[in-house]
Amino acid sequence: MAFDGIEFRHLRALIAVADEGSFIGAADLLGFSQAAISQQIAGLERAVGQRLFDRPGGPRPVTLTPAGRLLLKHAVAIAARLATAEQELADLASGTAGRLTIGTYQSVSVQLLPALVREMRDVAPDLGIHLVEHDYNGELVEDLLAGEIDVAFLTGPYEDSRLAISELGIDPFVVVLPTGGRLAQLHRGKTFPTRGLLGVPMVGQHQGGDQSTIDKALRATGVTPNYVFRSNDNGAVQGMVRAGMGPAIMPLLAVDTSDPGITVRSLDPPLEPRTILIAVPADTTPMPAASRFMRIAKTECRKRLARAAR
Amino acid sequence: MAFDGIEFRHLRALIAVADEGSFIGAADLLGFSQAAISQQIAGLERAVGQRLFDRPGGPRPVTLTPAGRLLLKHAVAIAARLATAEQELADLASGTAGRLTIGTYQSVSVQLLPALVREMRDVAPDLGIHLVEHDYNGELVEDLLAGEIDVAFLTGPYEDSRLAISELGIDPFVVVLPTGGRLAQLHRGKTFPTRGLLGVPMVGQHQGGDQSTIDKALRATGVTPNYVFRSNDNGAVQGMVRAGMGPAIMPLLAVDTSDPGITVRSLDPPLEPRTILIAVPADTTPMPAASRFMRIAKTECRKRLARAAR
DNA sequence: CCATAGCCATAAGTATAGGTGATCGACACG
DNA sequence: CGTGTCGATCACCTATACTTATGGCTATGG
Repeated sequence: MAFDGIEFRHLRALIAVADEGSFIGAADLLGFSQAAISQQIAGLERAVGQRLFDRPGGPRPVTLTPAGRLLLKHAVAIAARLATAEQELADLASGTAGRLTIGTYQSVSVQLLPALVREMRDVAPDLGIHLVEHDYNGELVEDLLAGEIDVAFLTGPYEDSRLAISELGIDPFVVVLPTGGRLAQLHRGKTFPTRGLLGVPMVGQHQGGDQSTIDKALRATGVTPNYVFRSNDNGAVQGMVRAGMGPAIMPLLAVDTSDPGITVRSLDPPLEPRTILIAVPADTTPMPAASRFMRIAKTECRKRLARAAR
Repeated sequence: MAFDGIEFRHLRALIAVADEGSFIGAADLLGFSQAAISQQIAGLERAVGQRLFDRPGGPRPVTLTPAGRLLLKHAVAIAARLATAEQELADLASGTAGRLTIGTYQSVSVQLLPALVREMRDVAPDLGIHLVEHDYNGELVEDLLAGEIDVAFLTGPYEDSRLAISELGIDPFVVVLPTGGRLAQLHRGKTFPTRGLLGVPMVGQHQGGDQSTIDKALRATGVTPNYVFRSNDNGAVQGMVRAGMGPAIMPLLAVDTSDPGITVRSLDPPLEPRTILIAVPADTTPMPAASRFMRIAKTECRKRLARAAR
């Protein structure tokens, strides 16, 4: 159909003429000469196959024909749609609106993420932030590649060529002791000898994920861990430590350090630490909001994780 | 904003590339060269200020960025809107869809209009036809100029430079007698002597409009009418005639000639007849459906009203 | 009733935008 | 490590859309 020849310019002219009631008015509204408007409307009428305006001649205003009214309705709707598209694109570009979905895992969720989300909210109040929590990297990566989440935290070391990964910092494993307990008395220094856990009944998580890493590292130093209580809930683990069930090895970020009932010590020799990674899909432009969030995470973690790693 | 530079061409390219997954595919889908598509997308990206596609390079398909997805949604909505506009305009042009509002008055509504509407429905099944009935020309004209009705029947003679008026035919005044009554016996010819009504108790409408025309015409022939019953409802008037209350002068079109209880006679000398007019606003392009209806009315009335006027 | 002013259509000329074709560079694949 | 495919870019050219100038039409004022 001849509708292919229609461009926005024509609809803008239609709207302007309808508003102004004259070609001349529309012309200097749009910054064109009168002839240009005349030609645009003529072209539009040719494309549509019917007259859109009645031109009474003389000083009387031009008026819409029924066809003109019909097309005008659609034209303003289209213009409005374009305007909202413009608005939404601006929001998207600034990362201040829309919806950002962040993939996390437990230890990040507890300590680090709240601060980051808060900071993000300050910068982008109208942005809807959604969280998806998984226990394993694999699930997070899967969702990331499927586009269900826009940016995700991962535990390192981790490599995947399909992702653009940044390291935020390291999250050392520490030993968590009941404050004033026997072990805490025994080793009063800043660090705790890893071999001091030998034969000690401990609290830990269920097998898999972090726990496997921890156990392997312990065994490498000659300690075969002996768990008397297991839970995948960090709060529960920490509660058990506080209650005197035994010490626990935890990633520092997972520890609620404000709890006076527990004491945190670095390990000596240290266990090979986990790193905190943040990732977006490679090969696809990330959402601006995601990029922005990554920037915030990096700067913030330079402060927080450096302290933690010391 | 740079959004002013956006034209449909760009959105069409966006949609085509998104569909095809490649610039080349989009190019020969739209009948352009690859370079053209590349430039159109580049222009669009410049206008919105962000990348819309990720180009992985090599044989891998290009994919939308978040911004691209966002804009694409709007683009397809806009394209759809334009398509429905095209459809609706075609319907409007053929006069086969949309809404046509016809202004009428009683006598036209009774006999003539049903046939015309029926014929119109046959030609344009999807057209919504609405009727507005008024007693006086003035009200019809007012609505017509206000755009509340698209086409109207009027009673002539009538002149108004703001309207485009066509004469459909004449609607002679006839006398309606009870079948087998005294007057019907007395004057058995095809015609009825107007002066035969002298002193006879008659049935009529309330004062105003047609009735005034009738009375004036009667007095011009020396008859001063004497009404014993008045109603503005044609059926009621006809019922009274049938019941023997007396004869009535009615426009032929208002008479239900299928009623065996009444007999219709021409008058001699005839009263100056009413003409049936049909009108649309002048100086504004009428709805195609209205024009079409006018055509139908004219051809149909050449048959029907000719017979009536004989 | 004629002159005038305002408005749109049209024609001719010009400039710019947009399209083509060729070439280059990047990336995946065998 | 070549080879093929795809997008970007460049130079050139055509087509298109804008401008200026003019003419015709309609209502209006003297």
